[in-house]
This record gives sequence, C-alpha cells and structure tokens, in this order.
Amino acid sequence: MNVSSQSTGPRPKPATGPRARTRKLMVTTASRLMQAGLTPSVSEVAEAAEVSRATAYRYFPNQTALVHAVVEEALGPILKWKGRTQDAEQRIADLFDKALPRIAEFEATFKAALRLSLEQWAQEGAAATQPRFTRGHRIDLLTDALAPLRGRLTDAAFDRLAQALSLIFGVELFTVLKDIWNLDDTQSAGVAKWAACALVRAAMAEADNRETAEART
Amino acid sequence: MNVSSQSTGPRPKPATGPRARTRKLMVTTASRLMQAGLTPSVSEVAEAAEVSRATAYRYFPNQTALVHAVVEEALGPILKWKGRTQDAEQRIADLFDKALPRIAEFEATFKAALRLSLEQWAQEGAAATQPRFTRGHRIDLLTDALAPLRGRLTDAAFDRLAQALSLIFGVELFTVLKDIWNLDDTQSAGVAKWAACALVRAAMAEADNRETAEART
DNA sequence: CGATTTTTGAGACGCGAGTATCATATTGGT
DNA sequence: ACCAATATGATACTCGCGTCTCAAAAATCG
Repeated sequence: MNVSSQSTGPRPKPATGPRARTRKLMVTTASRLMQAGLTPSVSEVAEAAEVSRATAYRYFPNQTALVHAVVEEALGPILKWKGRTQDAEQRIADLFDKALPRIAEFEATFKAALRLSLEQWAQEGAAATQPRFTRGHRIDLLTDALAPLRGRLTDAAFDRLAQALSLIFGVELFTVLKDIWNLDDTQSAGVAKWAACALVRAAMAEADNRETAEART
Repeated sequence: MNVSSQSTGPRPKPATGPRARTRKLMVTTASRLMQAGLTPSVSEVAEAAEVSRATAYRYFPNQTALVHAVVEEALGPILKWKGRTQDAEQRIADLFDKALPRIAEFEATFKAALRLSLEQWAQEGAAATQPRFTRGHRIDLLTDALAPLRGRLTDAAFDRLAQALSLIFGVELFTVLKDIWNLDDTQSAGVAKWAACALVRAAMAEADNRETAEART
C-alpha cells in the first residue's frame, strides 16, 4: 500500500485496493447520473453509490472535483484523435465528426464543467486566470488538426484561425444552437462543422491572395 | 399609488414613488459591483446599497432576478443597433463593432447570466427549454443584420449562417479567448469579427457557386 | 490469531441563500 | 394633525453544501 502518514490528505491513487475501487464506483455513479441530465452534488452521488457522505467527501472535496473526474472520462476518446490526411480542412472535419457526437452525448457533464468554471471565475474576482478544466485541450486538438497549415499561413493567421475554431468547438455550441435555436444534436453539429470548414477555407484563401499579391511586386 | 391588496406580492412598477427609487438604487449598485468583477448575491447588494436584506429580497427574490435586471440595462445600447448599408458583411462588421466592446465592458454581468442560465438548465433536468435571459436577442440582431441576404441565400443557408454567427456573438467568445488563449478584449473582438466576416463571405460564395452551377444546366 | 493501520459511517457544526414574521417608520389623503 | 396603507428593518428559521470529530469496521502484516 502507498505511503501516507497524514490521515486525511490526498493520496496518490494506488490503482488497486479499496480506495481505487470506491473512487471508481463514485465516478461511474456520477457519470450515470449526469447522463441522465442531473448535475449531482457530492451528497447525491454518495447516496446513489450507497456510501456515506463523509466517505464521498474524502474522495471528492466538492462538486467541482467530481465533475472534473467525470469530464476526464468523457473526454478520453476525443483526446486520442489523430489526423490521417494532410488536408487541413479534412482533418478539421474529421475532428469535429469525432468530437461533437461525444460532446453531445455528455452534454450535461460538459455544461456542468462550464458552469463550475464560470463560478470559479466569478469568485476569483475576474482575475488570475488559471487553467480551467479541460478547456486547454481545445488548443492542442485544434493546432494539431491544423498542423498542415503551419507553413502556409503566417503565425498570426494560424493563431487567429485556431482561436476562431475554438469558439465553435465545445459545449457552448449546443448551449446556443439547441437552447435558443431549437436545433437537435445532429443539426447543431452540422452547423458547427460547416462553419469550421468555411473558416479553414477562408484562412487558406487569404493566404493565397497574400502570396500572389507579394509575387506581383 | 398603485392598487395592491396583498401585502408581499409583486407589484407593477409605478415608475415613480419610493418603490421605483429603491429598485433603481439596487440595480445601479448591483451593476457597479458587477463591473468591479463580482457577482454579488442579493444580500451583498443589500449591504452595498445600505438597505436591509429583507427589503432587497422584496425587490429581487433571488440572484437570478437581480442579474437579469442588470443585463437588461447593459444590453440597452446594443438592442438599438440599426444597419445603415445594404452590404451584409459591412452590417455584420458594424454590429460586432458596436456590440463586442459593450459585452466586454459588462463581461462579468453577461458571464453571470450565462452561469445562471446553465444552473437553471441543470435543475430542470435538461428538458423544457424555455426562453433564457437575453439570449433570444441574438437571433433578432443577427437576422436583422443579415437581412440583405434574405433573397440571395436559400432559407437553409441563411439560417445556417445566422446560427453559425450566433456561436461567435456572445460572452462565450471572451470566456474562451481570454481565459484559455490569454487574449485581451480587443484581440478577442478582432478574432470574432474576422470569423464573422469570413463566414458571411463563405455563405455568399457558396450561393454564387450554386447559381452558376444551376445556370450551366 | 492478534495488533496496527486504514477505511468507513454517523452525527454535529458553520456558513450562505432564501423565507417568514412582526414591529417600526414613512407616506398619502382628508 | 390624524389615520390607514405601505415600505422598511431586525430577527429567527429552513435547507443544502462542505468541514470536522470520533467510534466502528475492515484490511494488512507479523
């Protein structure tokens, strides 16, 4: 068993033993509740998992930690994405095709994460922007998918494209399109994918124009 | 004074008298606190406005109602926007130029509104999508700005464009670009504006292609 | 098996949000 | 100036989240 002299401090996960077992039980239970549309508190997960509140709070000090764990699980397959072609537009389309259905499936989970990150932001007095949840993964995934354009676009244009794409690559998408436009999951994903491809084409077209303009001089 | 036989029920706003005065004081105070980066509770506003908690709760039954009122104030100038040209891309650029600085200025307010709408969504069990806060205004503003394209695009293409634009026309923009890309307000607005114009051009180009293709047959 | 350490459960506690009640102050009409 | 209606303030209360403490249960090891 792992070393641990203090009694209530966080331990490194042993990956085996009763601690790992209980933790997994809680994450599974929380994930199930969330896919049912709820955003359960630690107490609620405790009850559903049939452990005492005190035990539950030993593993997850608050709702944020719990949601964070569920998000990591939900995110798994998306982070494994790897582009197969060198066509940037195709790569972006691939990425969106893979990620958006998964995000839609775990919509409640990701919305909860977004909500909690906003709460945190509000409490910190709108300063000290620290890495939030999984949001940083967007940058990696998108810059990865756009990698073929690294040479063709200026650094500024590349960043701007990645930044614009990150606006339409997340739960916010479903928040807006489903809640205020009354679209369904598939329609929402279609809109986002169209916009993403259009932005990639636009960035490439601008780069081409710049090149020919320079060539004329 | 207005009729009101029950003692604690909501009254129609008289627009004058002590009720209007106290209400305005609270909204002003809340707005000031929010621009300072806080998301004050009803109790906190009560203290800052130097009225008792009980009185404050008589005007705003909860934080949601309070934020709603502040959002309405902050939104004022944006809703007055009217396009001056018939060039759709120019109209969109205008709208973004007018709206984004204001949204940035009231960032904490709009983020609080977003947060509260997510809370509401979570509590309702992810069903029964009712009109949320001010989000519906996006549709009106964007379809208004895109009005010149009504004839040139198919209805489906028009809707898709408006939907895509609504993804990059809101606080979510700053949430993503400032918090995870570390941009500032101006840079964020620039990215959004570029993306918006690119999407409008893309939609128009697609329409043109479709027309010429049909003309060939 | 027996002793030590770790995990768990039960309950008490503090805190902040929102509600309810009652007494006091203020306003408006006559 | 007086009275009734209304606005306000102080306080107590419920409720859910998160913390803390202590004793019982369970796992580990000699």
